[in-house]
Amino acid sequence: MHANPHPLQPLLSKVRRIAPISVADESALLALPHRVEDVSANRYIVREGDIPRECCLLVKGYAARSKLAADGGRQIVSFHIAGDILDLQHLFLERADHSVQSMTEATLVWLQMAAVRSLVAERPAIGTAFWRDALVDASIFREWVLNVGRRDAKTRIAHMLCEFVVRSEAAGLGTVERMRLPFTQEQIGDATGLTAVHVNRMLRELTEEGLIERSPGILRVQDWAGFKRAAAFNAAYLHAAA
Amino acid sequence: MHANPHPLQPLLSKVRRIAPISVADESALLALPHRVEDVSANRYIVREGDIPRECCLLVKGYAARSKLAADGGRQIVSFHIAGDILDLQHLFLERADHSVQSMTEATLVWLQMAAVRSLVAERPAIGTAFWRDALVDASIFREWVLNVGRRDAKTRIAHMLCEFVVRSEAAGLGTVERMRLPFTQEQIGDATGLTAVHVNRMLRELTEEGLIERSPGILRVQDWAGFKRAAAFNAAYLHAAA
DNA sequence: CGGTTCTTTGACGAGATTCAATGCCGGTGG
DNA sequence: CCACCGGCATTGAATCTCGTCAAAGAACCG
Repeated sequence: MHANPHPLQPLLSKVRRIAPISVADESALLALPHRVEDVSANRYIVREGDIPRECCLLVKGYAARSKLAADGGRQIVSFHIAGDILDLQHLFLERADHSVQSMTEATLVWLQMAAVRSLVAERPAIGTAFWRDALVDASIFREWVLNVGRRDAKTRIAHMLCEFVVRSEAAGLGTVERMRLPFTQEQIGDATGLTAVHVNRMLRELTEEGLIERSPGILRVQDWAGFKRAAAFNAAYLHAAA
Repeated sequence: MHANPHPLQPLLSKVRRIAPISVADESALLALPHRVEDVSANRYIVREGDIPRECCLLVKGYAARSKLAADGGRQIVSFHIAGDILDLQHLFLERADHSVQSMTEATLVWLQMAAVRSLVAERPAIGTAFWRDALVDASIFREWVLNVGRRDAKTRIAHMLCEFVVRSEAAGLGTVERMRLPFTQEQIGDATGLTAVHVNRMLRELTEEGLIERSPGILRVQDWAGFKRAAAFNAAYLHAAA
């Protein structure tokens, strides 16, 4: 019941979900030098080609990573919710290979890269947790390759929504029965490799089949078992940590 | 000019390309307990759902990671060449979320997981190199999401071939002008989310355009600049380390 | 050499895109 | 308070890319 919870609290919760760490590790984590930034929707947080000097965490709101095709097409490669680590990879990779954008108003925490490097060097349990988080990220990317490569449009969209709902519920942002869904149909299309028009048609079908119900900004899954089936969704790839 | 080079030599070369490590680190790496295994083509190395107890490296030949869709469709999510780390991720993730298969006769080196864990704990430079390698892997997955999500068939296939040629050349397996290409058109389709029939048509077009020349098991890029253009290929995502 | 796998090609069909128009909703200013 | 505006959702019609089915030819292997 803090009036001002520590800004790194969402990160701590996430790390705890990934792997247990000691009290000393927790203190060290919370002692990281950081600065908090509020951003509005649709702002660039990292731009492809940048050489970031700080690491970024998302403590409130929603964000997405995306890449641009030569023809101007956009592909969202992952979405992120409160507590997610947005670009720890720049600890070890110099240049950003993709962009990160806020999808809603969001609160970020920027960490000094050097401080994070020391932290993971001196506190192996934290290093392991971060590494593991990066591996789960990679697993999600693999699932997305499968999703856009081999599933038809309806399954693809349902799968992406399933993942969103499961991860959001794990982060305590709502329930499967009622979840905030802050994506436009165009953004869902960018994440699934489809056009907004076709996303609309497939969402209509999923709705008509009684699997989901939609109202602006809200997704209600009416039939979770059926929806997972329609999505060919198996949460194993999330490694129970996202 | 060893008659019997050390079986971990390809891994050492790879680690050196990722990040410089000390002589002591190199010795520690080569001292890892390991066992060598030769496998024939199309064998499972890791199966989705397994709980691997060893880590696997590819020191000779070619391999691919793949996932299955509910309808039986297969999606290759990455291919691997000599020197690649095939599944270091099981250091920190218990259950395999995808399969790994040999694509040709191949030589594997299996490392005891516990020994690798100690190594990365005690030798941070090696840990960093492995972590960085995992991050480059993830970057490649993101590019593949873009590739199958937003590029048309011809560009998609060309891009996949560009990546293959660049990585193979970096590993010293040939040149852009002449490279072993041990994939069937069906496998190229599985990697790009297309059917073998359509892969064939697009390869014919790329050939007719004078960009590439094909003979069984061999790819010759006739016009590297033009081919990269046709592929919308920009090697930045490889982070000069794959 | 005979069988198997891989490649190649054609005809046809399906799923997704494109183009275009309409409606809806929230915000803003007169 | 309401008219206007811009972004988003929705729908239909035409089109196109890619998939499916089928068959024949080429390369590889024992």
